[in-house]
Amino acid sequence: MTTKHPPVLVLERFLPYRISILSNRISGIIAKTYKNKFALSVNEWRIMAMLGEYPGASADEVSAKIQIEKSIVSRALKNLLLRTLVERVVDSEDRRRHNLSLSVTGLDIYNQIVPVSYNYEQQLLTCFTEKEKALFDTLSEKLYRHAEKIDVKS
Amino acid sequence: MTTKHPPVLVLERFLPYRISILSNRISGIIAKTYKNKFALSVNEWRIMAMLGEYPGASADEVSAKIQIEKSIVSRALKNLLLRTLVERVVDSEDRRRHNLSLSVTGLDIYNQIVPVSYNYEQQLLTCFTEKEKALFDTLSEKLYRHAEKIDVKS
DNA sequence: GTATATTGGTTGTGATCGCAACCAATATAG
DNA sequence: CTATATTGGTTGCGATCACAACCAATATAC
Repeated sequence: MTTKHPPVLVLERFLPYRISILSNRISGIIAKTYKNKFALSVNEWRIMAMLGEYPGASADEVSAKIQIEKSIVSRALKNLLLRTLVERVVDSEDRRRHNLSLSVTGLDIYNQIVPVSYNYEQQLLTCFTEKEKALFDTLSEKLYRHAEKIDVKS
Repeated sequence: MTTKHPPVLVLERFLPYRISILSNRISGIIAKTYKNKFALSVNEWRIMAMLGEYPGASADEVSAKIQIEKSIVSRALKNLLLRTLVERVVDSEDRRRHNLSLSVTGLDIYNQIVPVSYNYEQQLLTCFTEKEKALFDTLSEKLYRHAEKIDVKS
């Protein structure tokens, strides 16, 4: 790694790169907790979190909301059902549809994870003042919404 | 998806989740461009970007800096070498080490991608005022550095 | 010197991903 | 009604990932 060129693109300053690394760092850390203490992958946990928030959701709704490919959701659900963390009933009006919800055990685990997650979030935010927290929240949400609409003109 | 419970954890407000989705959105969009126009995966592009910035880096340095598992770097390099986008020479002082750099073709592609990337970044940032851009830059960098040090006390 | 540890890099392998093909139930067109 | 399209969900399969085992070159211990 010789001395640095007159650089054309500085990776670390490049927004998509920085966000990606940031995301990996942040998710990577809690992912371990989910895995070690509850034997859940991030995807599995997110599905549970979604069902904690929206009981009765369908697999498709889960997939759309938390942005996980439906095949992945399908396979993750297979596990969660096997472990009876999640329950599913065929919808009475539309027999294609399965209504999903946390089981009693699932809810129990959910209730254990939520405070751990919040606690972790707090730890992350200790680098900010109260004002900065609010600012970051606003700005990241703005970008979050903007990125949803954007489409590359390539 | 019935009416919403008194929710215990609101996913979309949860920092790790939001950052993760944001990252997927942002990376997903340019990833397509890299792939369609240059037949490069994000990892391959990042390696090239790293080498554009730090010619002469070793595979290990690349791996450490851009946070990609060394086996993945190794296999990605195999491709890039095959396509002669990257060159590698055995270090004269330490024959274990390979010094990597962009080839002429690699540099050419690099020079094509860089403006596209910057342009995309600009598009992303159009949702911010100048002041907000600066703020977001500062705050995200702060968090970026903080997340590096943090370790879950799980 | 030889024995052991470390470092740079590759490879084997099981798990996960992501796309497309598919099946069954429902909705729409005629 | 039948024919076709759409929707909710699963499955097949090649590509990619992540971890560990490994090899070769160098550094360290003795």
